[in-house]
Amino acid sequence: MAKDKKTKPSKELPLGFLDREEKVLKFRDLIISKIKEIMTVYGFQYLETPSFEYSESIGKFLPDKERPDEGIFSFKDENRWLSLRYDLTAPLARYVAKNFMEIPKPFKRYQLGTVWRNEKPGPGRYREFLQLDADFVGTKNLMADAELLLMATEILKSCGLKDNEFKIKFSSRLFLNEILADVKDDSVKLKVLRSLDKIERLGINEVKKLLGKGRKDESGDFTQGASLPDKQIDFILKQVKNPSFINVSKNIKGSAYSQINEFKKCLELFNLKNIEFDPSIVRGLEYYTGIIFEINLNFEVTNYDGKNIKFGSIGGGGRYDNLINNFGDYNLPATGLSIGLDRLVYALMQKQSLQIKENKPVVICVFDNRQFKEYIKIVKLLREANINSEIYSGEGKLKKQMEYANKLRSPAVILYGDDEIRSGKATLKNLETGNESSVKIEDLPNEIKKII
RNA sequence: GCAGCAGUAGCUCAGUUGGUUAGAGCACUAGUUUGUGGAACUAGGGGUCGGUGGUUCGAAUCCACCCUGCUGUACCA
Repeated sequence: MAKDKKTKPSKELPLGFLDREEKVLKFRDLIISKIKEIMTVYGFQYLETPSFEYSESIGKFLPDKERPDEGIFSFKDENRWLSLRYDLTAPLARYVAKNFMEIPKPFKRYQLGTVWRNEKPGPGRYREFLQLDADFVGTKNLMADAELLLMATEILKSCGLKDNEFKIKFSSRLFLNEILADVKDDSVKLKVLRSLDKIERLGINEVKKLLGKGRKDESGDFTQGASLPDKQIDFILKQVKNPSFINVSKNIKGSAYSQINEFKKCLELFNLKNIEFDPSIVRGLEYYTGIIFEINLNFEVTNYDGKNIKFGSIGGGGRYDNLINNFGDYNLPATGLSIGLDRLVYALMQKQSLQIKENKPVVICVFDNRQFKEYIKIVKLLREANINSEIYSGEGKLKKQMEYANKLRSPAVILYGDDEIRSGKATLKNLETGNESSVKIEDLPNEIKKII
């Protein structure tokens, strides 16, 4: 043990990383098991790809920079840059390109995996988190996009949510392009798209400022706006906030109009409810090409201090018809859905929409190491009866052992000391009520089952 | 990145206009109870007061710089 405190290693976690404990993990496991069932029923193949990929395979981050770590975690291995994946879609594209000849097309696969982002974390957002990804590769049919949403609905319902507790919104990249046809400058166009993406969080008035001269945030910091003329701002916001406008506008009766209508028909065929057209959703700017969507929860979520937090979406996705072509001329249009499982778990735990059993072990107390044979006999008997149980594994006295069991939230302890051994009956103590009873060893399983 | 706020015990925090040896609650350890947890009581351990430098007889307290965190914002495939 080093005495110099400066040599002690830090016990702090890196910014944006988290220890996940049993309560959360059990909840997450339950949700995952439901997801897996649904995926299988829908005919998706299970896939796992590695955490690391060559940097150039999964992003636009070229490793000729000093370090390609803008937003992602990377390091140089021998001569090539490797990066931790930041989503599961980019590795899918790589996988499909690599295995193009072998896989069936359309290719439907789902994947559960941790992804990493090297960015500033926010409330409820971390730099390491678990994602679910389900994709159709090799079809332009919008029935696929609609089926993804049906599946998302089924997942949320299997997690105990009711229809009115979540909402799915969709739009089309084409629609936004048509609205912004008059914005010729690409960098301004990007700025406008980013601003529109913030309507949900900041509200329409603040976004109006972002489209115009700019806006001050809560801390007083100023953000430069897109500097559009008022007339143009009004036009854009009107289009975005009044979806019915799409049905009467002459200006935007183009491909976006027919695409959205076609998609609506698909949704109707699946009889999907609580899904609505919302042109203000934008999603990632880089690779989406058509229909895009977003899943939002409709109930309040609080942080550790009990304050409401703006939870944002728990998932989304859309069509990315060109992504796989980056690897060659594959002509594989695709569409996918991603759900942030940690965030879903966090919200659902507050909602308590699913019940988790505790299942802590019954503790067999150790009076005398020479009697271990007896304790082993008991623990075997209990475990065979499928009762979670353990022999106290420390060195403390009985008081210590009781404190241990109590802290563990064990349902009961078994006392089998000299007195009990003489009579051949163990003392079973219910830790919730404090009641003790004298039980023959062979009856312990049945008596314990009455307690737990 | 930019901006605002904040760093005192494992955790949550108090600490007067700068003044002895820096406090509380919870948690921890031991005991009251050598075979009995939760409650109570008693005692105990635990601090470079984020760091460095400065002002001062004297700094947790004032000043400068740095570091870290929180919140907002920007970026986000």
